[in-house]
Amino acid sequence: MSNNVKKSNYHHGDLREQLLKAATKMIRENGIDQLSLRKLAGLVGVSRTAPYHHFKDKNELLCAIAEQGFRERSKTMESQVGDANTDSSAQLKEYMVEYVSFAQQNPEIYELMFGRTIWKQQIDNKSLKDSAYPSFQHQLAVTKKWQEIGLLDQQANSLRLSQVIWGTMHGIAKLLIDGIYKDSSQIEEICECAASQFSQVTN
Amino acid sequence: MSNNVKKSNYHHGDLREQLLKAATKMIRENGIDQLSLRKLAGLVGVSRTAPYHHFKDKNELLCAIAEQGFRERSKTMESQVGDANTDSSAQLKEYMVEYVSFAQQNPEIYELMFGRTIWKQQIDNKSLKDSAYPSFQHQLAVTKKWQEIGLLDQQANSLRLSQVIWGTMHGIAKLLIDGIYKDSSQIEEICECAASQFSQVTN
DNA sequence: CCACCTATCTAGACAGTGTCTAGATACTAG
DNA sequence: CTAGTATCTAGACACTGTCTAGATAGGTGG
Repeated sequence: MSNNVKKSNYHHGDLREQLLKAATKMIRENGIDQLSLRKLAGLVGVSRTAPYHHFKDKNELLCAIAEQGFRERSKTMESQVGDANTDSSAQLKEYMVEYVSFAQQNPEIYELMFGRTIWKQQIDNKSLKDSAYPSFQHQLAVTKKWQEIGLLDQQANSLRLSQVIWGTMHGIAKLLIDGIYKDSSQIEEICECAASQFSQVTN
Repeated sequence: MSNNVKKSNYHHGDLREQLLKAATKMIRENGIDQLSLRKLAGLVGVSRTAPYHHFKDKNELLCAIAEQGFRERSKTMESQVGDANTDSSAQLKEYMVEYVSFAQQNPEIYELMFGRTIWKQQIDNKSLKDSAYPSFQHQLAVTKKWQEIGLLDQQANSLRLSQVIWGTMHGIAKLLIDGIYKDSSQIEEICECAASQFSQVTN
């Protein structure tokens, strides 16, 4: 295998990438459990068993899609520098709104990234874990920063507080995208309420 | 059909009840997506198609199990009168611990009750909705009560605050039972931290 | 008491699914 | 050019949910 081109034109070309792309599209449009490896193969134009030369099984495909999601999300988060013009209390709310909105706009990918499908079985997928780690780490770092400037409770253990805040956002997101909170126009109001509970500065 | 006995001994007896019972057991032990109507039928000792005379399809079976869960949960909640000996701040924590522990001890049933499996598709199942309603209503009532006694933020809109607190508990519960928060011994600490964020009384 | 009706149950079939095996193909390195 | 290996295909197996048609048996009206 040449070292400059990872996968030169070979038989089909870069089947792995095309499978990932098509699968992501299918999941976005029809949901995770509507994804079938056979339909996927048919769509891409290869035999039913071809995907098995690029992914051990269906689960590994799903993990790869989640991984992709984590990497994109990390990039988004890094570029999210707090706007110095808005006061920190509003930043907290915006932070939550952004999180929940991401989930709402990418419900199936979000479920894949943070849902039971992948995490329930104790996975031995270093690549996935590595890609997911920054998301968790970022949440903790932001919490610490906001504790330092007095926006968040300085008495609280940072890890615990980080887990609670993430839990809150995750819970609201899941209740929304799973269809229990029906009216998604409430995101702003709910996050406003949530942020004001955690905020230590009187607004 | 006689009016005193809903379903007298008939062919098999009360197949519907036995199906529900066995299905619940299977779900508890092997998870929702391991439940197969055919295996279930085999276990109960009837043909594969027999269950279809009691449930329109698999989804209706799952709804019935969730419904059962909601009814049991309602009973538990009603009997949960706050212990007058503990201060109200501790009550809030206990409330959250109890909720998350319920989820942790009944992860698959919890997923069924509050997860995407059932709610994602917009259901037209009045019976299920009716059984679920008290849980939602109870959460709101408790929030209002605690606002009145000054434990929770009196400025906040009760419905929104109720949604946020439920979101927090739901989020923590899901992160735990879906395997993202690995160490379930942290429940106490996380809930303690969460409760102290919402509590207005200095502990 | 008997015939009928209808609730209940069964067997068979169909179209899906994930994944294993064996074999064909085509590129690549020696 | 040959051998090896990555890639792809076809076939098969054991599952799945659910539809159809037919059997059975309990309750009910005459």
